[in-house]
Amino acid sequence: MASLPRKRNVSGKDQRTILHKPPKMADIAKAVGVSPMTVSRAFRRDASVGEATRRKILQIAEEMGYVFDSTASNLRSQRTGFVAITIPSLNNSNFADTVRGLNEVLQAAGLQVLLGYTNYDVDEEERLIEQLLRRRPEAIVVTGGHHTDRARRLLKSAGIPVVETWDIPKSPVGYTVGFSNADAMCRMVDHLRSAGAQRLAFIGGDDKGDTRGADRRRGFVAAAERLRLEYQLISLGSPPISMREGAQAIVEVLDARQPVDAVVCVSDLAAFGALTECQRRGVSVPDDVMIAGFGAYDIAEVALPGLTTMDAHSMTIGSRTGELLVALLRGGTDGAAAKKVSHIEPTLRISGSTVSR
Amino acid sequence: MASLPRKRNVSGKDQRTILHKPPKMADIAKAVGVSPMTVSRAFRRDASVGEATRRKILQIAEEMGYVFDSTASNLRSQRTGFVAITIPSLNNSNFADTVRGLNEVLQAAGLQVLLGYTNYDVDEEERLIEQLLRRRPEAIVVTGGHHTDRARRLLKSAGIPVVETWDIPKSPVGYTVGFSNADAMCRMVDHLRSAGAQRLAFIGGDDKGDTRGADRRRGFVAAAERLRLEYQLISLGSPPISMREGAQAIVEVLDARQPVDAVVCVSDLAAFGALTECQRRGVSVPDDVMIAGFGAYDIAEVALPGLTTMDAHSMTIGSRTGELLVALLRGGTDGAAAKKVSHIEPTLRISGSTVSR
DNA sequence: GTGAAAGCGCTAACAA
DNA sequence: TTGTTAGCGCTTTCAC
Repeated sequence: MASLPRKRNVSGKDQRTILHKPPKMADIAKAVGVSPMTVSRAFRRDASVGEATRRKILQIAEEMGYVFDSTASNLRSQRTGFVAITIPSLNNSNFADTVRGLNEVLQAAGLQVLLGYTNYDVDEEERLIEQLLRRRPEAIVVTGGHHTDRARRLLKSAGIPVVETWDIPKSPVGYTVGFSNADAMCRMVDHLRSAGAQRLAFIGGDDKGDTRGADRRRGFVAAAERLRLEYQLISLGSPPISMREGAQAIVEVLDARQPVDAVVCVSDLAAFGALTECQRRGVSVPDDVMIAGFGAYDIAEVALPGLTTMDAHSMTIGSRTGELLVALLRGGTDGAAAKKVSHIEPTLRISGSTVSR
Repeated sequence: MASLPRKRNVSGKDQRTILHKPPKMADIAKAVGVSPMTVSRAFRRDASVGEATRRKILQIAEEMGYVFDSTASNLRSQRTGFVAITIPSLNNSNFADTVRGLNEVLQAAGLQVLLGYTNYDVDEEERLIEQLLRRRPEAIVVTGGHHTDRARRLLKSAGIPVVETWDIPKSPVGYTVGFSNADAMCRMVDHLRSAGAQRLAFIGGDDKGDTRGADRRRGFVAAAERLRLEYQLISLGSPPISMREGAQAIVEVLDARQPVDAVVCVSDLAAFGALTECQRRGVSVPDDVMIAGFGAYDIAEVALPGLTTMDAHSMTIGSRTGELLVALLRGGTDGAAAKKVSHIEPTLRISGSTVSR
């Protein structure tokens, strides 16, 4: 933990005011004329406290400016109400959507999300996981299935539910909510093939650490080879790859000797950058070159032409994870019945960037 | 707090394993042969512990799978290392950038961000603030300067630094890091005027709760009247207004009887939607109509033509807030010297959507 | 429906 | 450099 001793804030007007320490349950109890235990029960709606007593307690507490102290509650009850989640980056609306979906469900159940960013780095993830576990979350959600050995050990021995998302790892630590990025990319290549593409290119980031990006590339290569299509791979920039980088990358493709019929991008952002670059150069999409993205970002729908993309249902991944955790942490029987692997099948969304109207 | 008692995870293989309770400091102390106090000091790098002792302690702790328990530390030391922040929505890369900037600085200082979403609703904000204060954060950051009376009371009496961001409230609760949305919009209108626009339209969301949106509209109206320009106001959808809604909104403008020279949007997302809609209809931007956005989203730079926008320096707002808080919570002298109001002047970025090349 | 006693796992304060 | 004692503010447990 960090930082200086707190200073109580003293407003200019009443500097002579005695600085009361903030009231605690015992103070409320004294004021109301009950025991601290009764105050405690009144604050947890469940307990058996007389309706009149409860109302009086809550009212006096409000008047005295009492704010319940969870740090004490957390320690004594060995329950924090925290759910930790690590994501590669907030700067990516897919992950932000997952957090949104998760938060919506958990907040409704009275749980607080503890967020950490790994910046696509497994060592950073390890540090973060340890940091977060010190807060004694009741469950932990991580993105992807690739971790350091120590991180796996930490997760396994934490004694709390662990959920890996956005991937289906070969040997999961605990629960899984996700899909196969490689398979999804295969389906995308199949679509391009049936739209008439013979020569493909894949645009992605430098994907050490970005296992989802790497999996998509693997799926692309596998499908291209299965269908005996020509292909090339372009890597540019560190993830999350930006619109600008997508634009730069397609320049390489367009300037190359061998022509290309279709470009698959690791995300819609890169795809949109590629699309606008084509428009700048007077290259027609999809007639001269098709462009496909990944992630069903808003831009895919609004761009002109619309971008063909793979909707990974980012928000659903989050809300499904949330429901799983609520069942595990709250549910009695349904908790035990929870499936270990929850598969969220991505949806291919075909649009004007790969099919001319 | 919520949920069921924890179950230790029992792997299928060794169900007969005795379920040890996780080790605590006292256990490590016993194993090493020192007092718990020495273990405690070893874990906080500062304290004066013999180098050899410290190493031995940390090594044995690691072997025993010990994970430091901050819940106990938090209670005893009355220090949590939390900084709470409420933002209207994660689904908005401007606020996400602010959180990113804040988190970067705070994480480096060993502080953990506690995030909450108000969904552009002051009552939700009040609930959230109370919820967050129960966690005993060492500081709290809120977006905007508009709060319920009770929320203001809660913030003021929390006894911790309060920072309002993304706005310069008339009567701030504590510190402020932001800018005037109205003034920024005035500057935008000045630009459009000097680019030759006479008849303007403003596209925004239904801004109950979105005070920044409302301030931008106010600034727009004030400037238009000052310059004696014709104008109309279009409201559509709830914030954050989407690309699609921007597209719908401009349809109203284009179909209206009175022609319009320039459209100002409350955000770049709406502006981009408007831009693509114009392109769909063969309306030339900027020759037939100029379009301006707000927020300097990536899309403003990559769109074709580029979008003229106002860069509010979202990430800087976050990092500046972080630096302020680190100074207040950690710094001795520099903490006291902190300015109450930190003004971050937005930058106008002129591009092809308002000026033809 | 309410209360008394004990203690969660650390660390402040003081002592050696 | 290390140890001892007490207690942070709640809630568990048991008693009535």
